[in-house]
Amino acid sequence: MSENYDDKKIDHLVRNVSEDELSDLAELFKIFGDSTRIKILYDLFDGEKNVSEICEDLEMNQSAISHQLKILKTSKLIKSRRDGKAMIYSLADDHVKVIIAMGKEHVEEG
Amino acid sequence: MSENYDDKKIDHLVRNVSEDELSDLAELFKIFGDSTRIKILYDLFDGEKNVSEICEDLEMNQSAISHQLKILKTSKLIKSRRDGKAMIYSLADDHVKVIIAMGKEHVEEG
DNA sequence: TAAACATATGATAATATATTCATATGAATG
DNA sequence: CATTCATATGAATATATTATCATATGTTTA
Repeated sequence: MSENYDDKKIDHLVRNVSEDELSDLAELFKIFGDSTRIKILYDLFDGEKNVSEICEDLEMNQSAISHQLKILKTSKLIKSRRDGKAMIYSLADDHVKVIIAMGKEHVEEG
Repeated sequence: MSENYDDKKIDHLVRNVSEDELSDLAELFKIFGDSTRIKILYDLFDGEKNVSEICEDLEMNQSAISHQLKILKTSKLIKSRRDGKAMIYSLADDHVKVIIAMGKEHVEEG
């Protein structure tokens, strides 16, 4: 993470958002809006992990995890690299942490 | 908005999130993950509006809007007050702006 | 190169969700 | 107090989504 977010920056960011951008935003948030996916993302806060590790951490079967990994990757929230037989996944950027942190604050204060 | 979000604060916020909290977070993000709802939220960035105004802005029928307003209110993202026959809605807190701003940044950079 | 291992994928079934339509509630007004 | 206006709500339908099962793909190793 490399940036600060203050009132001024926030206000600038939310000015003049087009209808298309709002739809894109909805699509992005939909990705976070599933507990399996958000658990995967949070699992990757520790650093990169392969599919088997994620399955163990979440106690879910491999197919379900792979399906969700694909959705996360298509959304560019995670990236992957191959290491022998294994595929290793990691967070694609720091926005994931920021977005989840904001959400957490809202949930805590509600 | 009254706070700054820097790396340190973000890291603190995302430490030790329980499974239940992650599920709550998923539920919260699910609310943002629908284009009608996010358009309503963005519409309210201008300030408070009644149901009819929101219907006009979004060019959608009243029942659909009311159903979504109820979901947004249950999630504590908006609040309402009565003014005569009209119900007037507004954003419940500033996290909404911050969350949407973060999402927008991600979408723009993708 | 056949077998074993790790992951991905397609089809299916179960569940959740959004919008519409019809109608109910609640407030203002003639 | 009957009517109109504004909003809410319930039921139904249409669509989307998730997990599971079976199987395919790709990589290593005996």
